[in-house]
Amino acid sequence: MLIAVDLVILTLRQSVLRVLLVERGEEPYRGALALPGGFLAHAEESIQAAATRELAEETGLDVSGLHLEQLGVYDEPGRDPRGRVVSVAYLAIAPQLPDPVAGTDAADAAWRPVDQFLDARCDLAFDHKRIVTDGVERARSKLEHSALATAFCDAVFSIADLQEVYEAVWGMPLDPRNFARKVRTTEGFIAPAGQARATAGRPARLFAAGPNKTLYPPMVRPPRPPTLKELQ
Amino acid sequence: MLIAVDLVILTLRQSVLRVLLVERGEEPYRGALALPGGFLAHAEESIQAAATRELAEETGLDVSGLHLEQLGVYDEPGRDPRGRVVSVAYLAIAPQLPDPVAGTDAADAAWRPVDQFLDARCDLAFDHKRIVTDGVERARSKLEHSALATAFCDAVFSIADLQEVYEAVWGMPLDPRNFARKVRTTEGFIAPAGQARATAGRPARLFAAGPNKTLYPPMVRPPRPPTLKELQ
DNA sequence: GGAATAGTGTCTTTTAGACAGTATTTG
DNA sequence: CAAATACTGTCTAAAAGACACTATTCC
Repeated sequence: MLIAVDLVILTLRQSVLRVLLVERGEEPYRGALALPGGFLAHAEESIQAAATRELAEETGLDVSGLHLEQLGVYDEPGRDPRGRVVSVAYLAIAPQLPDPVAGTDAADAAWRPVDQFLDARCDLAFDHKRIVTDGVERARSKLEHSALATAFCDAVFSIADLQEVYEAVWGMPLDPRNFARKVRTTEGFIAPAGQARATAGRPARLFAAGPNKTLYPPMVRPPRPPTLKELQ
Repeated sequence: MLIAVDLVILTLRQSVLRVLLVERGEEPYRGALALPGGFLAHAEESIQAAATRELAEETGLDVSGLHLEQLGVYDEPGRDPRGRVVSVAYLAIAPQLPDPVAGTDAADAAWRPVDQFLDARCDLAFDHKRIVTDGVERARSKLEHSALATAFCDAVFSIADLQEVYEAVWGMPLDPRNFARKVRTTEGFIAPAGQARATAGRPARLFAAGPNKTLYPPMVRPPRPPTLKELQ
């Protein structure tokens, strides 16, 4: 019985929610896109340890600050043509990483917009499309009642940065004024962090993640796109 | 590498949230309370199939209508003194079952109030206390934005029945008038189902589970007990 | 001053919380 | 009628949605 670990690593690049995918260099599914991951390194390795190890290998970063949580087990018969493989999927959230994914052991790794996989446009190896879908839905849901959105941001961020996260993950535009009021009045969500930075226009005030991990009242996601007049 | 399935089967009995536990007849943890479950029946059995099979064996019921969802993987090193056992936990929700749990293959099976395990009063075999805690927290959370509460009820139920579910799972009293208004105005949550039944007092109107699985707006759980004047 | 971005304020609608009263059944 | 249970209504407070305006920086 083989046990594998698959990683759904989500990040924001150019205001678009993206997932890290690698091009498979071997059969089965040679040339197809797949989630990074691999088998347990040895029989005694814990699954969580394997997930952390793979995450470090794939992102080439210090992984201690990254959000990593278990997504679920996937073992539908026939999901792997090589035989019975039980895969444990993990969801990782990363702030914007340096452009080249350094230190990757997979040949071609790239950040792909998740939209391509939520509808039927592109397919992935194995059942990885379903795993990506589940991972995105988990992220969407957790943005409602947890402070997960701050895991997409750097240590300090502006309210506009945070709104970008919500808009990209939920896939809908939000009103900046109501959004700012909401996050500022949700206790323990964000905490002031120093002064403004320098850009064109008024400098934004910066914040850091607050002490609370669960939000009350929650950020309620509208069931449908609120108004279909996006940017004019 | 051994793979096991553990079941957190929750139900309501005497207005108390309970979990099905068995007394272990063998080492390790002989005599201790544990979750029902077991190893895969054969190498080709899928984990989901094993969970369904165990659920049928333990409850002795037609399992087709019961809610069953994956909870997570537990494989902390040392969780099982026999060696490396990877356990996949499932959460099952059952309406009130016939009093004796018929057809059970475990020696002594009983419905225990979950309160005993959420604080430090009683312990369980292996890491089953953590699994129960995670299962209850999953149920509490899903009651907020999904129609899971109807899975605790029979096919038809009164609003008071539904309120009993929320009070037992969340562990806090709710106002009957506001609760009724809330569930009646949440579209697709419950649908009228025929007429009243016979008891002492005015007969209650009956409902069935509505078409919607996700609730909007959600049932928001107060962060703390709302008023500490329970029943006088 | 003008462009660009950040932030605050106000009005309205919706939803939640607190509470008192009315309705329908059984005995 | 009394007791028991089910249901409806009203007032208030909180939160969300929909807007228009002011503020600070760079050029």
